[in-house]
Order: sequence, then C-alpha cells, then structure tokens
Amino acid sequence: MPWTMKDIASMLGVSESTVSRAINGKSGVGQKTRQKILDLVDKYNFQPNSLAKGLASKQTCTLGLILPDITDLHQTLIVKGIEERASELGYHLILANTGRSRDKEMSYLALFQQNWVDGIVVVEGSLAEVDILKLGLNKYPLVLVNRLLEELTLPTLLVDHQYGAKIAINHLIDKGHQCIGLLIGSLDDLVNYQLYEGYQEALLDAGFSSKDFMLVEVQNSHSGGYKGFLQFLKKEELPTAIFAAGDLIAVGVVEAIKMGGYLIPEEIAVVCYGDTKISQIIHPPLTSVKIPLDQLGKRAIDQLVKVIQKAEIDEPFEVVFPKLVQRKST
Amino acid sequence: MPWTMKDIASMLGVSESTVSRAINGKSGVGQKTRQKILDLVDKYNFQPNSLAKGLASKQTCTLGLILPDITDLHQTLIVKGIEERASELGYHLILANTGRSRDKEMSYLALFQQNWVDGIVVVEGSLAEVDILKLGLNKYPLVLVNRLLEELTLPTLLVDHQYGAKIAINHLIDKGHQCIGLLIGSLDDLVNYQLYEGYQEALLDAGFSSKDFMLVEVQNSHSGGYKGFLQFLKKEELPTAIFAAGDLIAVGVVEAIKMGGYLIPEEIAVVCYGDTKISQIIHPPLTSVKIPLDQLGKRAIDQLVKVIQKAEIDEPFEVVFPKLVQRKST
DNA sequence: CCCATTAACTCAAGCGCTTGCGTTTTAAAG
DNA sequence: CTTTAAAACGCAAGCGCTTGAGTTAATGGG
Repeated sequence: MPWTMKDIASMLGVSESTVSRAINGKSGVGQKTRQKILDLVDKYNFQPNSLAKGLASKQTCTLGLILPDITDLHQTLIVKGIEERASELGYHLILANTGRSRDKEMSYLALFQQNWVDGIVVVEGSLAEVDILKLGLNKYPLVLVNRLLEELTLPTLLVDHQYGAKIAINHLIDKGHQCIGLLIGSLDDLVNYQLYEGYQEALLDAGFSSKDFMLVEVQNSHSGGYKGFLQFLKKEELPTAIFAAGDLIAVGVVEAIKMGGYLIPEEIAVVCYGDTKISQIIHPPLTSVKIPLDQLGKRAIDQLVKVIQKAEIDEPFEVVFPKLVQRKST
Repeated sequence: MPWTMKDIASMLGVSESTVSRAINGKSGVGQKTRQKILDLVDKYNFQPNSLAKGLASKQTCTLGLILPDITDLHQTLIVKGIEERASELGYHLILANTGRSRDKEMSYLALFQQNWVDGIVVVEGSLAEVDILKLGLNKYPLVLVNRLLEELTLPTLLVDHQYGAKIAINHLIDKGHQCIGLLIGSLDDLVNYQLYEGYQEALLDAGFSSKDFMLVEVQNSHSGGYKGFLQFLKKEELPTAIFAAGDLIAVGVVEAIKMGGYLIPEEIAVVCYGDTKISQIIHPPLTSVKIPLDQLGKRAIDQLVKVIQKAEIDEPFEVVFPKLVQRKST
C-alpha cells in the first residue's frame, strides 16, 4: 500500500494541506516544517497519486500524442523532437499508436480528452473534420502535424514539400543538368503531388518548358524504383539526373542504373527525397533532401503549450523547410 | 465545460450511481432506464473523467511502456506487438521514450507508479536492481523485455540470441561451408556475446575445433562491416561464408565482397542477423535470422496481465526463438 | 391478499489531492 | 507590553466517479 499525504501529515502532526503546499513548493509553509516534510517524503519515497492530483488541480502536465505507425521512422523522428521539447517544458508524453486504424484513433482521442492530458498532438492520421467536431475537440488544445484540415483553423505544422523538391531540382540545374527525371509514388498522395508541383515549378522558373518534364509514377518501393528506371530507358532521351521521391525508390533506381552500366554521378546523378540511413550507406552515398522532422516536433509542442496556456496563437499554420545534404551522387 | 455524471443523472432525475452502473454495464439498472441513460450519453458524447474513475476504482486499464529509443526499429517492432495484444485485452498503452537517459527512465517509472497505470513494461533500458528497489517496484506489476536482472525474479522476456546464431551457422554448415567467419560488434555487448557463444557451439557441435573460429570484432556500422571484410582478406584463409551480426555490418561486408570481385553466394555466402528492410533490398537479398519481436511484445503483455490479475506466474522467464529466412545470399 | 424474494434504485462515504478562507502564531513596530 | 500585519497552518469543501449498504418497488407463491 503506497503512502498518502495523510500518512506523511499525521507522522508529523501537521495537516494535509501543509504537506501539499510543501511538496509543491508553494508559500504558506515555514522553513523547518517544509524541510521536515521533504525529508520524510524522501525517506519513504512518497509519490503523490497523480490521478488525485490531476482530478483536484485539473491539470496533468502530460501531453497526448497520437500517431498512425510507430514503426515508421519518419514519425518516430517527429516524436523524438516532440519528446525533447515537451520534456524541456516540464511535460510528460503519452503516446498512442493507432496502427492506421481510424477507430483506434478516435478511441485514443476520446480517452485523452477524458482529462488524461492537457493537450494533444495528432501526427498525420486519418481523422476528419466531423470526427473532431463530434468529439467536441475543436475547442480542446490540439495541434496537427503533417495533416491539414482546411475547414478548421487548428494550429497546424507542415513540411513544405514543394520547397523540398525545388531545392533538389535547383541543385541539379546548377550542376548543369538539362534533362531531369522524376521518379515518384502515386500522385494521389498529397506529399507526392506537392513534390511534383515543386519539380514543375523549379524547371519552369529555370526557363524549361513543360515538354522537359520527365515523370514516371511508380510503386513507392525498392522494386518500384528499379522498374522506374527501366521506363526511362525506353524513352527517346535518357535523363542525366533523377530525383527519386523516397529512399526505397532511390535504392532501386541506383541499382538499376548500376545494372545498366552507367556511372553515378558522372553519367546519371541521383537526388533522394528524405535523408535516411539507407540513402547514406548505399554506394555512392546519395545527395538527399533532409526534412527537419525534429524541428517539426519541437515547434508543434511550442504551439500546443501556447494554446494550453491560453496564449493567443498569432499564426495557426507553421511550415518547416527541408534542406539539401550534398553527398557523392551529384 | 465537459458533462459529468451528475449532469446526466439530473437530466433524467436519477442518481449518479445509476448512471455509473448503466455506463459500466453493471446490474442493478432497469432496461428502460439504462437505455435512456445510454441515449443521453451518446447524444452529448459524454466521456467519464478517467482520472476520477481511476481514483475511485483503483484501476486505469492502461499499461505503461518504457523504452530507450523510439527511433530504433527493433524496439518499435516490439511495441507493435505489445500494442496489439494490449489492445486485444482492453488495455490502453502509454509510451515513454527515455532517449537512453537513466534519469528519465527513473522519472517515468515513478510517474507511472503514481497510479497512472496498472502495470509497466520496461524494454531494454538501463535500470538496475537498486533502482527498482528504491522505487519499491519489486512488488509492482512489472515485466522486463530484453533485459535480465538476475537478482530479482521479475517476469522477463528474452530472445535466445545464442539459438539465433546457431541456426544461422548450422544453415551454412548444411550448405557445405567449412570456413565460416563471424563479423560482430563489441563482445562487451551481451547480445553480441551470446551470438558469439552460439557461433562457437554450432561449430563445435558440428565437429569443428576452436582453431576453425574466425572472429573479427568491428564497429556495429556499415563501415565496420566493410573494414571487417578487409581483415578477413589478410588472413591465410578466406572464409567461404560470413555471419554478420547486424544489418549495417552486413551491408558493409556485402559491399566489400563485391568490391573485391567475389560473387555472392557462389564464392562467399552471407547471413545477416536481423531481418530488416535494409537486408532485404540490397543486392543480393540476404538470408537472415528473423527475430520474432512482435511475439516478444505479445507475450510480455500476457505475462503482465497475469500479474495484474494476481494470477500466479508459473515461470517468470520466457524465451522466444529466432527463425531463419532464406534468401539469395546463401 | 399478504409476505418473502428479488430487482431497481438512492444514499453517502470514500478515493487522494488542492485551495480559498479562517484561525492561530510570530515578530516587528509603536 | 500592546497593536497589527504578515506568515504559518488547519479546516473543509470539492474534483468526478465507484460501491457497499440501505430503501423502495415489483413480482410471484401460498
């Protein structure tokens, strides 16, 4: 049976309130009494019951985090940033993995809202406006990461993927490439579509025309990248540079390029979107676009804490910008 | 302001207790009353305050999970298993990432123990016997995954890495290899040491002698694997098969082998410990030892729930066995 | 038609902590 | 040695829910 404040209080012949104030560092307790209490707390390793504390004080100093797939490296990198900043600000983190199940997402959202946490971060996820409204969550401290709900003005953190594609393409143009291919997953995926837009914009800005676009839509996988390169081979002109929208695609395309007997980067340059371990250890290590996911997480917490503390949010939408990391493939 | 049971109760002119029993599906409520309550609950999307519920009922239907590094794929795969089984059994999961900080580990352990959760799973981690004892956690529902504390008989889930190494080596022996090299990270790491033991045992069992051991200790990284193979080249006899204890090492060694102009698997076979994405997409895809991490997680929850429900644990130590996945590298 | 049995429901005491307010103590000022 | 304001502390209500014991209503057998 764990100790309670009552126990500590009666041991010292003081009231519970005094113990409470002493532990929480509030005024209204004398020096010696406070010390005696703290000593006892230490001696018996007393831990105040956080349920009771939360119930009485209406705050838990805990943040809820909902994400679709904990085995996804991108997401865990965001979590890392979130965890770091939350920890700095004195918040604990509670993490819920939904396994991309909409029901679970709703269920955790509801759970958290039941006074478990002071605020919620939702990473990606599939929840819609109606869900938020149904749960009465539109007034709850809630920030969205990598997910845009246009009808609601919830604080939202996004990556500017279009910009990410542009810096990649601009880099290739700077290197003198005239024929730049794009290997990308389904354009139905919003991220891919944004990359595609960035690709187009960069080329147009540099004076190319839409005739110069070389797009191959593939499976977002190793074999997708491989097959994608074979598609390029069939075209009248072979690109001298390829922007691969994903590390697995990049690995596949590199393999295909080598298989075809071409040299990287001398004959074909490759830029990878996403600076993952895989893209670094293959041969040659790939120039890639690094997405500052930890930044994303940290700023999400900053926003969330602002909302919790009722500070006004000046601008609900924040954007982080990818950076180019140059390696041996360009 | 969220609704409370009191609100619901007064709307219908019944008592709070009736509402409570209706919501929790307990007996003592009439059909029509129950239905009316449930309808209202639905209409206003009433969510009982879980802090209050937990405080009163002394259980939260929530499990705490502590792990060192959420960006580590191995750990997240365990989490996935844990989450699935916990969810099946009606438990929510709370996840704490310590970033390998001992202090944070202690802090979360303490937090959880403050009645947040009904039980705790600790994955790997750095906590020692004294910590557990200091927190008075030796009587708390707690299971350890991939960490052995010998002086305490806490329920513990482990992977039999020694067995994992043995099946890999046996496979190579079956393929006719007489000279099998081992490329491994620091033997101070317990996992590596166990793999080393498995390696030895498999060879000895097959009639080899300790003179046939070919061990090179390297950095657990891509370049470690690369350099490791160069070490082999310096030896009088080149192994015809290599067991690489880690996917990054395996990638490095494969690169070095190709660089040296040898064919895989014709001249040199490779087996990788750990069946990760990386080991599957490189060329050739590697035969590897798959560690059933989801199993590990699921069985951890089974054990934990047993402890929570005060069921006796027959055997505190459970072990899961790796499996061999054959691909093109052997 | 009455009493016993069971089901439906209410009461009220907690769970362990916080907090505003009132009371006592302390000590400095008059 | 008072006066008085501030500091130290206690009291008790309350956070929102659960639960055992007690009360009332419904049901059926004799």
